[in-house]
Amino acid sequence: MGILERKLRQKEEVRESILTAAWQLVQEEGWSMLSIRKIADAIEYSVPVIYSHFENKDAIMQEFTKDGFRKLNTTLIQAQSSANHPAEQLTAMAQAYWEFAFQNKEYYQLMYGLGMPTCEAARQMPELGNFVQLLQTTIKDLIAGSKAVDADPFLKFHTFWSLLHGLVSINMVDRTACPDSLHQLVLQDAVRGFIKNV
Amino acid sequence: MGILERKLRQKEEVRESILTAAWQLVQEEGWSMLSIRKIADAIEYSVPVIYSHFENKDAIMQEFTKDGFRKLNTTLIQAQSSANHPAEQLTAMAQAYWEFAFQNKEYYQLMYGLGMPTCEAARQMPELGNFVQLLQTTIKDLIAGSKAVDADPFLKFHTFWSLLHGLVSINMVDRTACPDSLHQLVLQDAVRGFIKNV
DNA sequence: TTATTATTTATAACAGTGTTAGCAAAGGTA
DNA sequence: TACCTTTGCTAACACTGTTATAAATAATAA
Repeated sequence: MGILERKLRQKEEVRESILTAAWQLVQEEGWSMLSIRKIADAIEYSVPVIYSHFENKDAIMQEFTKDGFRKLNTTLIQAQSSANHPAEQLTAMAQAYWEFAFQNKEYYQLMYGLGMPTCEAARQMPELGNFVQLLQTTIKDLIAGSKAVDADPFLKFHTFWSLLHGLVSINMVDRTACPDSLHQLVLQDAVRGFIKNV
Repeated sequence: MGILERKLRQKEEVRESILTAAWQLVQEEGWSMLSIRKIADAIEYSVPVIYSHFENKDAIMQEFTKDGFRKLNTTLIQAQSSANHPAEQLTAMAQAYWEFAFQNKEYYQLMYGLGMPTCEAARQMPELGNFVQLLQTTIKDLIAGSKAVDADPFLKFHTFWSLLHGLVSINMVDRTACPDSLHQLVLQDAVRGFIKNV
């Protein structure tokens, strides 16, 4: 009796159509505009059908988060195998990570929970400008009193800010059995490395 | 005629009460649970009154974003003035930045648009574990072939990931008249610095 | 003080959202 | 053909941000 198999196959097809419809809607209108009703309309089924495939909306989005990490991992492995020495491997992987993020913005936004609503708003905010200038001038001073006097302050500032923001936001997302004391060490190590490098 | 003055004063009071009520609700239930109706209930006014003070919900949240940056700037200036040499200043500021983020989570979450819904979900995701391991082993190789053989791979990994994630997310939030070529330089410079430091 | 005008405030609606209970229709089995 | 199980839809619930409209209040003029 292939009936059960056919049913499973059909169910899988609907599940797949939910995901492809959702992904299309996300690409057209972004994550914030994705809704269960829109997916239901797209797949020409009623709303509750979706809930027989996914526990809730979050479960659908988690599926894409997994997809995103899978894709990223593949890209990173590829980059890794393109070099032999660890230093080159790491450089290639950093490049790959960067490219992935911007070639798959929808994935990356979801993976790291970037809301993106502040994007337009942040530009015209004097408080942000102050913050930039504040750090930048200090870095200028640092450069002036160092060997590498020709270093670009704006560039170094961005590195520094990224380092800080990265440390913080990673720690917020990934609280994986890692004591606070170690995060303190990470911060100190990173900052010391940055300064030594200037 | 002090009537106009009194009216302005009363209007300001209502405006202030909206913000304090909103802030209390955020601290109790988080940003995702904040709603206009809840604020209206708290201040014992009807919903449209809120819209006579703020254009929309986003405007209320922007007010807190500004507050957040103001607070951060104050903290950073204080940290800066606690030292004389740039290197020490920067170290103190990094520390202050870190402390601010975690002592004012609500602010930082809003300022950087961290959705925080992935927080619990991310922990039990094998894809994330793979990603961690992948980078970590490469860093282990890097350490093994370097002078500082006693360096902590887990620590270095976190530094590296933070650097990458920071670069990406900062660039996503802050697209301030900065050509892509410069971001490439930032990335290269940061990674080179990290490797040299290992 | 009363009538008129301007301001302030609330009710109720619109168009959405995620989620689910209850019922009708179709599919498979005896 | 009669029964039962599975499937799928309608409609509702409890929310959300936002706004048009109407009522109540306060300030001004007669």
